[in-house]
Amino acid sequence: MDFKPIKNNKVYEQVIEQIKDLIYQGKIKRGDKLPSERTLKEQLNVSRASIREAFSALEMIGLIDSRPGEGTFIKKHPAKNLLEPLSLNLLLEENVAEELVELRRVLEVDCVRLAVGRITEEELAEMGQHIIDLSNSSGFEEKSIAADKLFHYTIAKASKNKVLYFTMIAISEAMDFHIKNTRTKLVSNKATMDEFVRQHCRIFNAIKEHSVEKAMSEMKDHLDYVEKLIKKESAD
Amino acid sequence: MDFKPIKNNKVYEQVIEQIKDLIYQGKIKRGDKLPSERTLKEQLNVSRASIREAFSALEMIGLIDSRPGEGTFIKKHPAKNLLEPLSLNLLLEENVAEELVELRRVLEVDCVRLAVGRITEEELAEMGQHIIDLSNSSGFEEKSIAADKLFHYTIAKASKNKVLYFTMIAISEAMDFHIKNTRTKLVSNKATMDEFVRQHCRIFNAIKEHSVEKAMSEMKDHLDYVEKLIKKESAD
DNA sequence: ACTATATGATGGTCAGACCATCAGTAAATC
DNA sequence: GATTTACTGATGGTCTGACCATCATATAGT
Repeated sequence: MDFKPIKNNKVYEQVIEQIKDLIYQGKIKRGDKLPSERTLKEQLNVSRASIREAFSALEMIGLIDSRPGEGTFIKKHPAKNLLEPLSLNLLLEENVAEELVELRRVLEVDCVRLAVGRITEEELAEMGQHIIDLSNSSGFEEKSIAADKLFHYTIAKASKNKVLYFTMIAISEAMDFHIKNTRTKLVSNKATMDEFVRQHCRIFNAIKEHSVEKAMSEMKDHLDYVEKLIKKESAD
Repeated sequence: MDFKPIKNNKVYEQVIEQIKDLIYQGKIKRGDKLPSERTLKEQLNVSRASIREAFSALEMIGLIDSRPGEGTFIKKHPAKNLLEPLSLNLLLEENVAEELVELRRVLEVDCVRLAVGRITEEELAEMGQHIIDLSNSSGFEEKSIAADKLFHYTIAKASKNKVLYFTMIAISEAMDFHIKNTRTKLVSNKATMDEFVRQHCRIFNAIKEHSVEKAMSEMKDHLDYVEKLIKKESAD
């Protein structure tokens, strides 16, 4: 007794399906303009409300972008919203902080492994600047956190693997949210910050020397250090 | 001159913001029922259409679930939709197949690393069953693919890291889509399938013996083998 | 040739209507 | 009294038609 799949009930889901199909078939590319809501409403023989429900869903996941007076377009550059579903769903889970730390470690170590052989001079210079920014940021917690993040994101970018890069950002941001208070405490400690700078320098140098093993081990040490601090702070 | 961020224009986005905030504050848990659309419309002083646009977006990312006659609920179990934004956005990117393979390798190797020390007897039995299913599936491509996937997913589950598990599934599914044709070709080759079964057995035994190094290396060998086949097939 | 204005198309929002589905209750039946 | 049936109300799903703000373009005025 083989049953057939039940048709998707909701109209707006069917609208999304049709748009997805067009993407699958390669008939829609980045930057393309979609038909206006009123045109689509006619072509699909549905109400404009259903079209709009579909569009708002697609906008949520960062696929399209609607601008009044202009129209609706496929986003030119993939958005950060890639992480929205994940991070929102993670908020509802318990005890994910440790899991996020664990996963971030996995991703970052491999980011650096790949980055060593693929990083460009520009990206190396970027990394150097982020280290300088970090060392000049004492007293300004937000700046410290930003510089720290950018240092790590640059490495991820240098891996030349966009999927890895996006995933790493998603996980990092989610982790940041879950340990927000702890993190702020960490960067407000001068001694800790100095140690961060030293560790970043060591990672930077290892990458510059194109030494995969050393870079990975320096990154591991750094993350171990961070993890230890997090656990210590969280325990208070 | 510090400027303040501009308020989010769209009403439905503000509705989403309010719901997100409630989640942040822990006032909404899994399984909870949200107020009815008509109630929310009154409380937020907006139209029902805006509420529905917000809901359809939240439903798209797998956060909520609306059922006619009953109401709208926070999804009890996080949905697979976690991958929707990622996979849809990846469809618009070029040459992501290789990146996905690269990332999957990273994730799987660490899944197995963690799984060795955390897997339960039940999960080991599950893995065994999936190997049996795989060896009995010759001629039924869909069954082969399913058994193969489940084998790997069980390992990811055994890592006891939900975030890693979800991420690994997301990446795997996205990769599957991008190399769909290639994959179907692979599993229709009897000799290849037999080799798959043997490799799965070796991974299974290494995990059973709680040998981290061996399990990781067997998994690496397996993925190397798969990757080589994919490249060979894709080249045709 | 340039500027200012008017027009039309577009997305954003709203109000109100009708339907299908489901849960809980009241009525009918045994 | 217990069980079944029918009804009612609440809910999500869909549609229509209206009005507004914004933007690109064409038009008119200088």
